[in-house]
Amino acid sequence: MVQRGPNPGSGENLLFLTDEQLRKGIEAMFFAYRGFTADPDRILDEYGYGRAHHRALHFINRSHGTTVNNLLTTLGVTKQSLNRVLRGLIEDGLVEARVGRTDRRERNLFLTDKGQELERKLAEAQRVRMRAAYRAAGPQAVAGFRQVLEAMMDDDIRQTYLSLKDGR
Amino acid sequence: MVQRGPNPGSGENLLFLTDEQLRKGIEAMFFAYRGFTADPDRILDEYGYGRAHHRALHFINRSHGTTVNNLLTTLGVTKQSLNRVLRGLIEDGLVEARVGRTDRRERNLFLTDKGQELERKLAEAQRVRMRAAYRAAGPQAVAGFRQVLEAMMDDDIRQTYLSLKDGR
DNA sequence: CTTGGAATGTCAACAAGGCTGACATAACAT
DNA sequence: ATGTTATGTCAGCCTTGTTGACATTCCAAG
Repeated sequence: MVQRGPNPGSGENLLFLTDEQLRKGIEAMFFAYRGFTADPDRILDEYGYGRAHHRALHFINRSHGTTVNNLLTTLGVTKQSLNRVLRGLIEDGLVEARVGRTDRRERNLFLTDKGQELERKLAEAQRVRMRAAYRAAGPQAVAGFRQVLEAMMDDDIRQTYLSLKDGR
Repeated sequence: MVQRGPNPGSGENLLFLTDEQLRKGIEAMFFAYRGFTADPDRILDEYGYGRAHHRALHFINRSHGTTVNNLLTTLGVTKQSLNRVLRGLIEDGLVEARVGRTDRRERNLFLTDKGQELERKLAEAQRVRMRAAYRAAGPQAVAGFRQVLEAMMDDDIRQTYLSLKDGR
């Protein structure tokens, strides 16, 4: 019952975890995810790409030189599905696939300048919204936001997420 | 340096809102949403349904007797897309579409017993995960979670969300 | 050196679930 | 009587996921 937080509504009533409260959280996730993807989606549309391209660009940018297999497991799709997306990005000169140095079977993936340009554009659009949401909610809310999201992930995915967490 | 919260990292440093921090939030959303949908997806698979069916069942259950048009705007899809899903659910006897009493052009949508059964199963699977995440993160985190999600929605969607917020 | 297996790429086929456009019907509203 | 609204439906297209099959390349173990 003891509640020190500055946050009205954050108190002991949430400990009940009624189905009603859980349902609100579920709907919030659904609607927020729509907002989360809306801005990049508009940009992607202009370029004739989809969300799958965005995800690929994001994680290649995130981990320069990552392999196809790494990307596969991070994204949670099949190689065929990823390959189609990747092929498009390579053909359009946004992504470069270099033969691995140590293991020449592998392909190390990099963004070209053109690829970085689009990635930055997409990321910035998404960050604008996140930034606004973070500012509106405040730092304590942001900490809670991330705690809950983290707890919501599958265990193995959480490992992937954490290993990327403070990466280069 | 002052840190009162139970949470190292939840303090004033988050006010900086670096691109790095925003990126972590973005990735958390991506991975968490996968977890969020994973359990219902497995159940839906057994029934030969997809996420679209889940969403329809959820919001029909949410607002008994809602019209097709209402559902359309809530879900943010076209009537053709919704109709395909709805047709399947009606054929399989999970949803009933009754001609409107006041306006006979409208169809009021209801879950049958069978529909309610599946909806409960899906909702419970999703709630189990939410409940676990909420418990792990704590009530204050949950409040923050919802604040950020709410701030992340499109303005018009937020209206829809809020109008649904405290039930009919 | 040969062979097994791993990493990757590619082809084909399919399905879900979005979309647009066009058209039909019924019912309300003026 | 006419126009508008709500709904349904058909057709066609796209993205993005799936499985299965098969080829290539190349490392590594024997």
